[in-house]
Amino acid sequence: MSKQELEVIGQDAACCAGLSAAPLGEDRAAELAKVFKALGDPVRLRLMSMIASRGEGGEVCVCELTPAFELSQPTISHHLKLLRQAGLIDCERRGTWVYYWVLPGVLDRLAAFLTGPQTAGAGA
Amino acid sequence: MSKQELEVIGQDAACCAGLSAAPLGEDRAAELAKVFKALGDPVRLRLMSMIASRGEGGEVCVCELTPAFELSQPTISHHLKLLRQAGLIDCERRGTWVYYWVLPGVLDRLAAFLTGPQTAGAGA
DNA sequence: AGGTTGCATCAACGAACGTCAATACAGGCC
DNA sequence: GGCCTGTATTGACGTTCGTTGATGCAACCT
Repeated sequence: MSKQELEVIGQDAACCAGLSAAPLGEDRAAELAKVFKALGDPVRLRLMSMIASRGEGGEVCVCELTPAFELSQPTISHHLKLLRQAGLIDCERRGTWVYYWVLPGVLDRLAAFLTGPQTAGAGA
Repeated sequence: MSKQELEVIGQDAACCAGLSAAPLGEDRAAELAKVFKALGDPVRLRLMSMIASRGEGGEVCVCELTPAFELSQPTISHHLKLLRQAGLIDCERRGTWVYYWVLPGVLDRLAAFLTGPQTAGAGA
């Protein structure tokens, strides 16, 4: 249940050029576009926000997410799947319920891509 | 030719909560989703990259952008229009040619939205 | 004026997307 | 076992999106 994400944002710092660094090749543009497209829907953006609001290591049960929208349960499940396939979140089933969390560092790497070579503190 | 962008990312720091700060309201989610959706296409992402690569205050002529893709000229024009409507870029006609540039600060504000209240150095 | 070049707009098409009702699957409880 | 709850998947529908050829508009050049 957690083996189909992209891992686009997770490249090493060396190859992670950034939007403004150089004219972005076709392949990398296609991969990154999937991530932005995943965030390009109001419902998915709110889902991301609700999950991310739990902070590092925080989780949210689907049973808390679904009632926050005036949408059917399959629709929410579909959006969560897209966010997962974009490599933004992951999930785990625990008993009856399924919990989602934001993959660590993804948002920071995305932000770093937008701002260019800002040499963020978290060196690896 | 430059009067229909959004201005979604340009809110004051006070009301610019960030993705992880709190569960994002419906309206703001809808506005921000438009920006991410604009970036959620490989062609538009490459266009943004090509324009942003010119740096602060840099411009690119459409006549340089179009031949970089194996797409018709109307298609490129269409994508540029979407980027402009998303409040990411602007343009100006000078003589025969039209020049595009990235609206200053937009990428930084978008990045700040993703990383949360990181108190970036450029306080205003 | 007429002709040419650069870019935007229009109208139309197929493909992808967001949504739902119905159904299937997983786990707890009796 | 059988039933119930929580979540994912399927199949179908209408809408939006990406693309194109045709056309329109603006600016230069004789």
